[in-house]
Amino acid sequence: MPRQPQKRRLETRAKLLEVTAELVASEGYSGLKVEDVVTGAGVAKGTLFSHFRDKDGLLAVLIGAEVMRYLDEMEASGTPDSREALLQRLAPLLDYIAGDRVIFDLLLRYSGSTGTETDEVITESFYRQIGIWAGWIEALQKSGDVRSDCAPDFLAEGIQAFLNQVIAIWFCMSSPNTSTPLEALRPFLEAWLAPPA
Amino acid sequence: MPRQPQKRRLETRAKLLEVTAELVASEGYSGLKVEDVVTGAGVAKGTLFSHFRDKDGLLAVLIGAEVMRYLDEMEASGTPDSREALLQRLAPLLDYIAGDRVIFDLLLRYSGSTGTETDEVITESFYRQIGIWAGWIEALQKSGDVRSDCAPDFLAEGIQAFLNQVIAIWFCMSSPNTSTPLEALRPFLEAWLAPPA
DNA sequence: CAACTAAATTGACCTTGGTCACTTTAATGA
DNA sequence: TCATTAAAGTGACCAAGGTCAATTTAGTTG
Repeated sequence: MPRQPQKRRLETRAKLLEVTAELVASEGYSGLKVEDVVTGAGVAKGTLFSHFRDKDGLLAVLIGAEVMRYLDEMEASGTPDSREALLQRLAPLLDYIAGDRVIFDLLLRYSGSTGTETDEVITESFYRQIGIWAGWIEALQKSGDVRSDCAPDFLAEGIQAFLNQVIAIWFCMSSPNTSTPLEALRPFLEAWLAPPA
Repeated sequence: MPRQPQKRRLETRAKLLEVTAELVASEGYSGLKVEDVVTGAGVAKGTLFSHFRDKDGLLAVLIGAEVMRYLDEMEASGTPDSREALLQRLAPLLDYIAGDRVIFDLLLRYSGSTGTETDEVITESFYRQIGIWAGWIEALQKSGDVRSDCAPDFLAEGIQAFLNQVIAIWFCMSSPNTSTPLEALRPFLEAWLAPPA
């Protein structure tokens, strides 16, 4: 039977995450090297991989935490009072995800996972996100701003789908393009959420 | 001024693709190694990378061609006469993409790209796919089976979004799960395409 | 405290995708 | 025909993520 993790282990893990966060802040996600992380943290490479399944697993913890912060923000701002207000609430998270391919790819891979890893914050964040949106939708259904022929959770999943779609397209248009992802998202949300005329 | 590619080059390219296809057929996409491809084709590693930008670029040619075959099939089967029939037309392609994570990831990365590479079949396939679906939708709008308040192209893009969504979720549920991607897609298509009651 | 055991860490080593200065091959022209 | 030149191909080499048998550290027990 496994014992509790020792204090040293927790410290090492924290140090690894701290150094990673610093490097990401200065170099961005794409330039991050495992070598630099372990050097900065003063541990051997093997140690990192005993704490995290792989490089993505390490990043998933950071990105999951960041997404959680955006969700806190969403919850704090209360229920939107219109479809347009709902769209605006998505903007910060959308910008964050659209800001770096690495973030998008990682979220797409981990999101909705059944969470085999106990500590996957990122999995938790996925369900929380759907839950928050579903809550908003439920309120908007009552006020008649959103169609009532579908369950809130289902409509929330649809939002997720459109969000991923516009970001994927966004990345494919390499050059600084006309519209932002948020603008691209608006017509989809309208068509998806608006009640029948 | 660049000359025409020589016969030898075309043969080398064809041989590389042929060997890759064989290896993929026997080992699957995930197990494919560049080393094995060049060994099998009897060329040096550098040659492969002078023909294809990277490993993904090589796979993109094969996968693009395969997707094209599915699109041929779709077009050959004619315009569906109901939303349910439309859903059924998507099944083969859906199964193909859901069959291997590598395919899905690659399509998601290349799809919708503005096609900087001239020979990206996969980019072409993306637009063709949307076009085919838009054609179907237009016909179904006329018969009243699909909502008419949105442009066919727009609705087709939405289908793409839902298709990606259900496949992403499908991959996250590692264990052989209850419903197929097609079943998961049905409610989304219904809610997206059905005309107002 | 010394012996014992499991947790934690180490770093040499491996794998594999990708690069590039250099060699070989084939088309062109005097 | 032979020199010239660009295309095609080569393979030693690199980068960077990931592995694992061996080693150190910390908690436990007699």
